[in-house]
Order: sequence, then C-alpha cells, then structure tokens
Amino acid sequence: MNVFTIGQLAKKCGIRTDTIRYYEQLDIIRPEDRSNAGYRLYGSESIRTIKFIRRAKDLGFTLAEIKMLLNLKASQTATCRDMLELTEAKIAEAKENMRHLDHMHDALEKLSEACPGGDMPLSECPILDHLYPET
Amino acid sequence: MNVFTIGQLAKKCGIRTDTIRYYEQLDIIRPEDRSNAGYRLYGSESIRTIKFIRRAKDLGFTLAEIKMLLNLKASQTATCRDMLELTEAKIAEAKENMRHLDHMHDALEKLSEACPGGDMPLSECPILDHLYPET
DNA sequence: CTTGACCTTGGAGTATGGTCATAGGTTCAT
DNA sequence: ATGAACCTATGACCATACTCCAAGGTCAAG
Repeated sequence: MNVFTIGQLAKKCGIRTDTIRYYEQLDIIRPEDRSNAGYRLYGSESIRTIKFIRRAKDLGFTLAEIKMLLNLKASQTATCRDMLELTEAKIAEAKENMRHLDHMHDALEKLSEACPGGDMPLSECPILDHLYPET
Repeated sequence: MNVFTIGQLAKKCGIRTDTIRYYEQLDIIRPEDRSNAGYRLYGSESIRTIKFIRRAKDLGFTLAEIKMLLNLKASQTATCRDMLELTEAKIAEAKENMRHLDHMHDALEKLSEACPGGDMPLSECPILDHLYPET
C-alpha cells in the first residue's frame, strides 16, 4: 500500500483533507500523481512532507516560511548557512515575542497585586484606576 | 474647546478615525452627541475611554474583553473581585503563551546549536534532518 | 443497481483588528 | 462662492490558517 488518496493521507497525518488542499493551493505540497478519475494520489514522501509542515509549524514557522524551507530543501545550491539563518531569525522573533509577553505579564501581576479583590466597589479598584484614571 | 469631531479625537489619541468608527461598530465606544449635520461629537470622557482601550490592548486584552471591562466599569454592582478575576485570567493566558513560546525557543536553539552553518550542503544539515528525517 | 462513502472544483465563511474605497454632504478660509 | 479639508454611511478588503458548502463525479459492497 504505497499509494493513497487524499482522505487516506489526511488520516495518516491527523489533519483534514481540506487542509491538504489548502496547502496545495499555497503551493506547499503537490499530489505525486492523479488517478484516471482525477483523484489526487500520494505516496510516503507526501506523509514526510506533511509531517515536516506540522513540525515546522510547531516551531513557529508560518506557511509562507515553510514554503521557503521546502524550496531550500529542493534547491541544489542551498547550504547549512541558509537553514541556520532562517532558524536564527525565528529564534530572534521568539525572543522578541517573549519580551513583549513578559512586559504584559509583569504589568498585569503588579496590577493584580495592588488589587484587594473582594466586594469593594470598582470605583476603588486600583486596576481600573490605572487603566482608566480619575480626571 | 471641550467638544471634538471624530478627526480631532483621533488626532488627540493617535489613532485613525476609521478605528474609532470600528470600535463604535463593536459597541465599545459611542459619540457623546451628534451635530445638526450628523457629525459625531466627543468630549474629554471619550479621550479617556480611547486611552483606556489602548492601555488594555497593550496588556493583551482583546476588544471583546475590553468591551466587557467597560461594561463592568459602567455597572453599579461590579466589585474589585470581578476586575481581579479578569486580570488573573489574562495573567494565566500570558503564562501559557510564554510556556508555549519558550518550548519553541528551546527547540530552535537546540537545532541552531547542532548546525555548523557554513557552506555544507543542506543534505547534511541537522536542522533539516530533524524536521525532515531521512527514511 | 443502488446506496453510501469517498472524491472533484470553486467559492464563501470564520476570527481578529483594522484599513480603504465610494459617493456624497458640511464647514471654513479666502 | 469656491476649493480644501473635513464629515457621513456602507461595504469591501488585508493577513493567517483554515473550514465549510454546493453540485456533481467515482467506487466498492450488497
């Protein structure tokens, strides 16, 4: 069994057929062949490609970036440096996002520590007062 | 000068008129009055509301949540506890997002450390091999 | 030979937070 | 009184990553 329809590929990979067709639309993956009736036909290489897409997505790569990664992989001239550069760019992006989240988190923690909670009316709530100061 | 048009309010707050109308569409803010010609008219309370929206957004609240915060504020019966609960939920959300980002970051760092970079062909790249393993 | 489960294409809808376009009315300075 | 700069409403469009729908063709089992 080394040739599957889109439904079988989807099941093997734990995604939906719609998603595979969507990836095809973005030119990220192509069926390896078509049946006489026009059905998309895939082999084990397609499973690997889908799994690659999922792993890369888990690492934070967008589908546009994943398309670039697959183009790199297909290229004869690409080097480790290219791959490393994209990886480092993604690391920088993750760091930046973490900094941002960390600022938000700190600010929220400070507000929550300042707030006594309980049945005090909102008019005396330090959180609200910080966000919506009097005067 | 205590009554402004939408353009003046937008300028004072550093956002676009379209954005204010969009907030109005979401029922987050309403003009305080209308001129004879139908122009939206705002006062200083609207400036405070817009600034509140911006601050809350910076803390990671969505517009839907901001709408709830403003409803809380307008309510006679809301207490500090309500505000604190929403704040703590947002803190939990930020923590969760940070955990997620941190996993991604760690995985990317490990990959980038394993990769020598340079002119090695991609076929030997440990990053690619991890994402798209042979066999 | 029919039924149900699959497949095809194309296009529309989802969520989020805006942004832009159209066609027209208003206000203000010169 | 006329042109620039503003305002109105409505609806379409942007990115991202799907998800769903309609109308129809295909395939295997009973």
